[in-house]
Amino acid sequence: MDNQQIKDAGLKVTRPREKILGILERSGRRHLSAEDVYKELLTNGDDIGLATVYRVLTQFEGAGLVCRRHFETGQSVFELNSGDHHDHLVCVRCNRVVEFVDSVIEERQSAIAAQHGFHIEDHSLVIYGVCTDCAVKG
Amino acid sequence: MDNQQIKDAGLKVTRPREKILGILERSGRRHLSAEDVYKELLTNGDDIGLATVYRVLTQFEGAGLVCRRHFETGQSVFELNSGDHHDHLVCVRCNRVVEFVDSVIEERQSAIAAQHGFHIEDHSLVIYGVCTDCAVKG
DNA sequence: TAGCAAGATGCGAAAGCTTCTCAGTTGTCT
DNA sequence: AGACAACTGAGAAGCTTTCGCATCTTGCTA
Repeated sequence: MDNQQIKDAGLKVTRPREKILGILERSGRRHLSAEDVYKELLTNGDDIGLATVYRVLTQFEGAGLVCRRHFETGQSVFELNSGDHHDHLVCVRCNRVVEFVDSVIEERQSAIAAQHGFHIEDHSLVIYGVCTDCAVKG
Repeated sequence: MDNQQIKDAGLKVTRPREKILGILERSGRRHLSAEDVYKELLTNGDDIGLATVYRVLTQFEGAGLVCRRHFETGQSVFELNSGDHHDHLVCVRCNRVVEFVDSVIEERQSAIAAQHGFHIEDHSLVIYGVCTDCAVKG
């Protein structure tokens, strides 16, 4: 199960790695910052350093287990890699994140890159707005 | 001319502000980091502090004179606000930036936001890839 | 199952970008 | 010119993220 994913990544199965992966899997929110993960660990009584959280998340990223996103909040957020690419809608009030995929946009992006002689490696589309809940609250 | 833009922003016309605006206007590159602007000032013999550069750029941003972008490089880059919205293609090798606009993508974005009950405030689409020049260089 | 070497960890220090503080300076308005 | 608010420079400080290193674990081997 969990452990296998860690092994497959060529990493030793250690308590920090198991715990961190568990938090990412069980968290209600799909997008957590390193700080979020760290605080969750502390809450659970796990004595794991922040540096380790960063190290582990970076290794998981390298192994393709998680994706790192840079929204405009100043800190990176991490999410479990579901395998399928998707973009994000972020609420500027409550930071809620909604994922979406749109094939039309994907196609246009490829076309535009090709048009400018670029070989796409990655792309990031983030729409910032106010979600229904926050709009209602005024 | 320049000065008027600064006045219109409700700011006093000072040497740092004139110089910084001038650099943004005259720079060959459209996207400069605060550090880039600062170095340019030093080169020109202007004794302006980095803190001032950040302050001024932030004020210009607030006034709508410049736009701040957060690419995945870890630092913000600033560009003169041309008024019309556009997205970016960034070369991951040489950091070259190409701007583009695509109405199809714009439309799809609005549709997607509406579909999820979001009121769009802003959005950022960045395509990362390798540009022709860098691809040739291997 | 004991022992070992490579790999992980935790802590504090440090780096990199950006903002803040504050005393001194400058622009603007009269 | 004078007064006052706004602005600046320099360094300190804040934040997120990474590094260095002594210590501890994991996973393999005998």
